[in-house]
Amino acid sequence: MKSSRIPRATIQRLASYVQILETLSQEGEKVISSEGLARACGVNPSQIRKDLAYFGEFGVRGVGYYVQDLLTAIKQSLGIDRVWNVAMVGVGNLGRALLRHKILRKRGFMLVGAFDCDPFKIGEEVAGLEVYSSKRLQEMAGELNVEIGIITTPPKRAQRAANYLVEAGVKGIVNFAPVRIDVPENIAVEYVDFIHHLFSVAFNISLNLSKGLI
Amino acid sequence: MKSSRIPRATIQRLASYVQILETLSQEGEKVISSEGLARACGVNPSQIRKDLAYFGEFGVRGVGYYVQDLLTAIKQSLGIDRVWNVAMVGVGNLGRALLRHKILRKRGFMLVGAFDCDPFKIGEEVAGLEVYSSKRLQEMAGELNVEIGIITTPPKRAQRAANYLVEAGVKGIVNFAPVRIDVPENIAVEYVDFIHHLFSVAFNISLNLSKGLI
DNA sequence: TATAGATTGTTAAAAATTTCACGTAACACA
DNA sequence: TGTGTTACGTGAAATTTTTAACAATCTATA
Ligand SMILES: NC(=O)c1ccc[n+]([C@@H]2O[C@H](COP(=O)([O-])OP(=O)(O)OC[C@H]3O[C@@H](n4cnc5c(N)ncnc54)[C@H](O)[C@@H]3O)[C@@H](O)[C@H]2O)c1
Ligand SMILES: NC(=O)c1ccc[n+]([C@@H]2O[C@H](COP(=O)([O-])OP(=O)(O)OC[C@H]3O[C@@H](n4cnc5c(N)ncnc54)[C@H](O)[C@@H]3O)[C@@H](O)[C@H]2O)c1
Repeated sequence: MKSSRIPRATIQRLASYVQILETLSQEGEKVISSEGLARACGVNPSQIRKDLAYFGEFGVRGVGYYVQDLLTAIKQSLGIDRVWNVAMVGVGNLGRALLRHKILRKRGFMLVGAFDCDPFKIGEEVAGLEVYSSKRLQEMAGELNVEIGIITTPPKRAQRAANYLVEAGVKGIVNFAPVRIDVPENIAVEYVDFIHHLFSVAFNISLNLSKGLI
Repeated sequence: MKSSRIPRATIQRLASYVQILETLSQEGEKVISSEGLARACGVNPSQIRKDLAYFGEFGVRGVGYYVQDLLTAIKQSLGIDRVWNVAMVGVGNLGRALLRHKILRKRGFMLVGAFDCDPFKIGEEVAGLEVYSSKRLQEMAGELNVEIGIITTPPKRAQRAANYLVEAGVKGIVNFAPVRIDVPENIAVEYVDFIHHLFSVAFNISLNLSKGLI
């Protein structure tokens, strides 16, 4: 097939294939079938084959997919076969948790700058990074070659943080504050909101209760 | 319309309507149209009307939706018109960030227990909660009347944490560890994975680059 | 080299979701 | 009370996404 518009859901699933393939790879598995992969991430095998078909032909008929090759192929397709420089705006509870977490680095997202507006936080060191004043974002982002911004400020400050980041020339933003932000069209934005998941669980429990399943 | 099977995507959107309605309510807005709400959360107005139609008729033709009434109606529909007792397993970086964050409480998710297996952490106090040994989960969960569990352990420990939670009688789980967990059918599970969003942004930036938009 | 068995890539069908379009109801105001 | 305007609720159309089915093709083995 190749190209055409790629469903957002496909991208999400590809990301989970990566997670699973990384694990398989660590466990020394050499080959995996679409059925095996499907079981591991709870989707339909055809779905997987179709998702992959958007990007190319990575499997071997009668055999399956070579774990390493597929991993490489998907990463390339997603554009994560390289290191992305990331800056974080808002070094509070959540910001710190993210900075300290090694998974970002392991997946190729290098935190190169941390910014906050709180004078008590500026100058502090978190996970080996000095916290800078957000006023210096624009000046430093160029220097640090920042491409992606992560917003972990309170919701009311998210738009301002986004403005700083856009001025600083980032090309994409992941926003953890539960508000929509306004940015130019050609900036890629993703919203993360945990609360949604709690709502979902609460809803499903209520549903199960009303169906008498519990 | 009312009832029939409700799309997962609808639930997600309802959650974001709640966020926006809370803000509107705080700002003193009394009425909002499907179009206004649609603009605020970046979807189609019909979509909103259809989403709401699954649960009932909450609007007034020619007028719109009364913010407070709609908020109440959606919360009731989602089953978040009450307080849910939540326990957290794994009090590391992320667990702490969640415990300290007030939004959970504000949205009706009351953290009533925090559990960890690290002897250095047991007995510590985080956000007014004592950290207990995860061995005591089952014993205490009944006492605390825990209904939802949040897993914030390392991936390798997530299944064990899930087992504890299920034995302890929780009815739903939000899993922040990037692995699937195996639980009985009637337990509602939601997965949270930030990395997906970073992947998405990276992909979209790559796409924009290749389309010459940047 | 032929054959059996396995699993992909792809097309077609089915299902789900989103958008459109319009009848209908509520309000404001003359 | 009548009329114009607005915006909901909903059935039908359009679109998107998922699933099923199968021909193509690879490996192994005799
Ligand atoms: N902590 C969580 O688990 C959690 C969960 C869901 C959502 N969130 C969201 O993530 C965001 C951060 O949460 P948190 O718990 O870390 O809050 P926090 O208050 O601990 O941290 C916010 C940080 O942002 C800084 N800040 C404020 N305005 C700024 C600006 N203009 N420029 C730079 N820095 C600025 C503050 O100084 C502070 O350090 C919030 O929007 C919150 O709703 C957090
Ligand atoms: N920190 C982040 O921003 C972030 C981002 C994405 C995903 N995650 C995921 O969230 C999880 C937690 O991340 P973290 O950064 O907080 O890790 P962490 O190592 O800081 O914390 C993990 C905690 O779990 C505890 N634990 C281990 N096994 C346990 C068990 N069986 N029962 C109870 N407690 C147990 C550990 O003692 C530790 O306190 C990980 O799975 C991680 O991949 C975290």
